Amino acid sequence: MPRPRTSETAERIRAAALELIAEKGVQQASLREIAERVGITKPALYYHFASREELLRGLVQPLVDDVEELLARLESAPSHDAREMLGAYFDVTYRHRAITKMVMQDPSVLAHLDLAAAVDGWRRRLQALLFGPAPTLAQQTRATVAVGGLGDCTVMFTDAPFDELRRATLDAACATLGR
Amino acid sequence: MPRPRTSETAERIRAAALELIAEKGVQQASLREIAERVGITKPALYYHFASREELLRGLVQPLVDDVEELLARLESAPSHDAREMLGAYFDVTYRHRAITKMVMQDPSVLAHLDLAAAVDGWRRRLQALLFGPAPTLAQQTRATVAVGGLGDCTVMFTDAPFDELRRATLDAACATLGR
DNA sequence: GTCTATAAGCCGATAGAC
DNA sequence: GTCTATCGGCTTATAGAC
Repeated sequence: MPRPRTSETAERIRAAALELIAEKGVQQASLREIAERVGITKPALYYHFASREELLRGLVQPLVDDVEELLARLESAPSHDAREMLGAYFDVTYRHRAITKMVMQDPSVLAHLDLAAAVDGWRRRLQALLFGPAPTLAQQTRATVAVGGLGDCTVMFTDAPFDELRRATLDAACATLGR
Repeated sequence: MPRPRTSETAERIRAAALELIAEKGVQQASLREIAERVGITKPALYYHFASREELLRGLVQPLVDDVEELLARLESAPSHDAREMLGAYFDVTYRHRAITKMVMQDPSVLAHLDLAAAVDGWRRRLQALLFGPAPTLAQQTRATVAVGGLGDCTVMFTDAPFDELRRATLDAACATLGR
């Protein structure tokens, strides 16, 4: 058996943190409560994570990496249609929907992790992919409603089957764009 | 001069709290900093507000009251079309956009004020007004994207002229609904 | 109405034993 | 890897003088 890249305890800490954050919000999820849920003491957390910030960053990073990769891919091949692009974006947010939910329920966590500018950039880059580099206000609102609503649906309808939710969400988002 | 219903200092405290919340988020705006901005000490706040929770509740209540009144009015006269209803909802959120922004940037404040159920009810009642009492998933996603996006636009495009923003936002929301 | 002083508690983080 | 014990700092909130 190969040595694990990430320790099992660290994984359990991440899982407990995500659980607690989903229940109470980021700011309300203290290291004390996370440790309690894992069944260890608070100082033991510090053996696995240098700080609370590092723990949070580790949670958010997979989503950040996947969105950045997706946007880079779409920008390098600018021939895609809107439904295809929004579908790929939906898939990424759905795959990381626990983190998506956390970020949407408290966007201020992004500022604390110095990610606010990056995420603001996502919105701008998606707008550019949909409507070009200088969208009108009418186009900006359409993009905002479509992309924001896509995230809302990912987080809100957790009981719906994936395929059905994906189709319904993309239908709504594409209707918003007038496509 | 009649005795004021609300003291001037209490108003200045509310204004300073909203300012600070807009800058740093709800949880990060402490009573110490609010008092500092008003130019008084922290215990002096407690002469005007019994607790931090009462101060926050006072900030949110005008939005809550206006939305409840709007929904009751729409439900008592169910003959309105979608654009008219969404327009009225846009006007309310825009009039209270400072508080709307606060709630959207940290929805967890609603849970702390026991308002989460009420706001969840708003979504359900708006869906019922738009699509009847038992909407399909496709209709639920359309309503979610339209209503959520409307709030996003209220908060995001603060520099746009009201009339232009209102028209663009309602165009986008109505396109989402397929109307 | 506002002040000084302080209580009581939670937070993130660290020291050092085992 | 996990523990006990603790530090410094922040929070909401109160007591009591002026």
